[in-house]
Amino acid sequence: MSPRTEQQQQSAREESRQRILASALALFSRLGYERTSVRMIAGEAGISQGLLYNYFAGKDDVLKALFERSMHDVLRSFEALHGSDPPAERLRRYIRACFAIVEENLEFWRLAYGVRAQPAVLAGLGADLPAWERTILDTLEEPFRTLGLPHPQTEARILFALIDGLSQQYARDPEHFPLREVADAVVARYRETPPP
Amino acid sequence: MSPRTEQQQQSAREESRQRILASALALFSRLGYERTSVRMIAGEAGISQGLLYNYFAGKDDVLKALFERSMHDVLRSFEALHGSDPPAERLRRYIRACFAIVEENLEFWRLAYGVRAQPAVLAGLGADLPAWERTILDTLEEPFRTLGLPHPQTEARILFALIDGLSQQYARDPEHFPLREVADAVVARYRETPPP
Amino acid sequence: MSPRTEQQQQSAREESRQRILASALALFSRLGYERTSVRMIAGEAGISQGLLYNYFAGKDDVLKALFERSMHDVLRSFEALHGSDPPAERLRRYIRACFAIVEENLEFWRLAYGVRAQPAVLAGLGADLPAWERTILDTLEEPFRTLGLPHPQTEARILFALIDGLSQQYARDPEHFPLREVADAVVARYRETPPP
Amino acid sequence: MSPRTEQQQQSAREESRQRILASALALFSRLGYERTSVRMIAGEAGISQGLLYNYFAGKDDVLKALFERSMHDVLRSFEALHGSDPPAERLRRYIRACFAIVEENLEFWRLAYGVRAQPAVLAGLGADLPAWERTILDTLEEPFRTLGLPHPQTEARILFALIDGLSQQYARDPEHFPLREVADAVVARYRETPPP
DNA sequence: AATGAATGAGCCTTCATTCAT
DNA sequence: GATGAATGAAGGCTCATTCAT
Repeated sequence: MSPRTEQQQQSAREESRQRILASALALFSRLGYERTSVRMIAGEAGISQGLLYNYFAGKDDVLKALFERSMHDVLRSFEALHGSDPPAERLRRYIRACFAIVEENLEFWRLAYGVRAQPAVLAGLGADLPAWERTILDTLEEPFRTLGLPHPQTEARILFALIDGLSQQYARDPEHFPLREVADAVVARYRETPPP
Repeated sequence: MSPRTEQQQQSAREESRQRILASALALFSRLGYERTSVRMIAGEAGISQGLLYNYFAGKDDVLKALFERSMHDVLRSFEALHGSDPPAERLRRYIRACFAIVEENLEFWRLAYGVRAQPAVLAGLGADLPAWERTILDTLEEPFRTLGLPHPQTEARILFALIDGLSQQYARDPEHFPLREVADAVVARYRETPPP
Repeated sequence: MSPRTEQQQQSAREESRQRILASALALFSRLGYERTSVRMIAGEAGISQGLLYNYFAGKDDVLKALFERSMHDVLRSFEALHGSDPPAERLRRYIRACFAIVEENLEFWRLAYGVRAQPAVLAGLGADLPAWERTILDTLEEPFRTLGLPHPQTEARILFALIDGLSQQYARDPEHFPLREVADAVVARYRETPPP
Repeated sequence: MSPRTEQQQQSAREESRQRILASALALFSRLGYERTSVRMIAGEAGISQGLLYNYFAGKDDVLKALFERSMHDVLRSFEALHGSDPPAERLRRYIRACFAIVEENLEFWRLAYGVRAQPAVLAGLGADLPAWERTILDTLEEPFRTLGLPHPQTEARILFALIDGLSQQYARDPEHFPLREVADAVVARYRETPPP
């Protein structure tokens, strides 16, 4: 004789989790992981400090959950782009997708860029992020390889760095960064085969 | 019986400052700014905690000093590259200089990449870093402008992002990143006018 | 359509209480009272945290219930030993009974020895334990008095301390403690009158 | 150019350590280890909470220091009793020494009896206490062996338990426990050879 | 009867910084 | 210049208990 339907229970719980994650993401993104206290997260989510530990094992677990959620989403987005298009076309689609992903998840990427540069924080995250980066690199490499370029791996690295660097510029100052124009410029640059 | 001349005094003081900065840099780079305690810095430098405050106003001041020193060095390196070469040549020299600077000051750049992504830490640093970035961008923009490219600002942004992204990859895993090859590939890409 | 008779109700309730007590005893005994959380007890008993408060007023009430149950049992065991035997015989029976009680309720006595030595915890228990100890002492004193020993109270104290100390040794390491032999040795020591 | 003599420094530091230990012992003894907070210890010692961590690694380290100090003292007291006396005489001296030690270090023994009965706390203490107990047992066993008793080990165990049990009674209520009389009674009991 | 989400106080610990010496 | 003892605030986390359902 549960006091609530199991389903109600589940969905309420999930909703609370999501609210905590949203608050944490906003704060992590604005202040950084280390400067954000559990107190703040709970306050922002409108719950008591202790309750957070009913949903997450600790502060680092909140971070981990944020990463898992987003890494997963990104990988799925990328998989959805696989297809039988000509490789150059695929490449351009990947490029646009990267910028779109960052644009749509600005807060998360601000956080991610911060965490990625802090080995100590990164270490507590498991091997997720490097593995994810590996996957993206491989995905980008494939079209170059298919196109027959001499150093597809280096090409992928360069393209990845370019997108990454631009995304960070955007993330640091979205108001003043002309993301669309820059994205267009990058895509244009990869219009010809072989790319420049 | 004056124990030291004023000059000796000064240089001894400067030496102590530098030792503290070196210790701080090593630790900040390895553990991150937040995870490094003043106690650790003093310990690594072989001095007492209290004495550090004789040389610096606080932990954030140590960070600021590290940035000032490096920003200053980098700007001077860049100025030294100005000249009457053809713009394309100048561009290539800038590119190589950027990679060289990161390679030679790996610890600092690891720290810088971490700090840059943490707004809260960055805020305590004054407006130094954004201003510096602005200068680099302007420097890179000039050759593109001279070359008569339609969007020199965007070109500069793209080149900067590319160098930045690659440098970060290198900083995260210097052992496995083929910095020279990648640098060559980037330079090659900017051999032609207009660049690809 | 009364779902249960009142008696069924009662006995089901009693059964739940006993299951909680059993879980609590196991945990208190193994981890100590302070290191055992209500959450653990409920988990071990297979019920929710909140429900525990339906059966007991709080954590300390669980402890109190455990003590009441055991103190009561022990006193009844002792009363059953009263009789018209010669005092020396009675004494020996008491001694054997003490060891038997500890052996049969090892978990409880481990807990009791821990609690007894912690005044703060003991305080929350009411005056039960000292009173109980008083009763045991009096019971042991009586045969000595009947035998005409000069200091029956001191004799009782000594015998009680001996049993107590040995029982604690046993409780701390039951595997390696030769309880039976030691019990025999103690009984043998009290065979003669006056006891040694 | 140390600001103080090294010796001054050392002795001041040692004095602070001792004051903290004294405060901790008083509180541990009165409230138990678990119920005593670091705040309380610091407050009782008249220092700030943080300073305690300048002298001890943590709460458990304070406990460990208390035990090391006392275990060491007790063992030295015991060694001082070794000698060429007849074994029965030595035995009586040991017995008196045990009671004297407890009487003189009442607070510590109250703490020790509490800790000994709490496996979880005991575990954080290293193997000190069991080893110490072993030594005492061995020391007590030797005279029985020399006297040619059939089961010297059992004899030692019994004597140890007796002293232990009585000491605990004393520790629980020193005002009303006739320690001297009881000690005399125990010694008297071991006057004859073989002991009764 | 039964759940478990929710609370708030408290825990141990770390830290940047100050200050007497 | 140099020390390190000392502070006070904050950190992450646990827990007994309450309450809406």
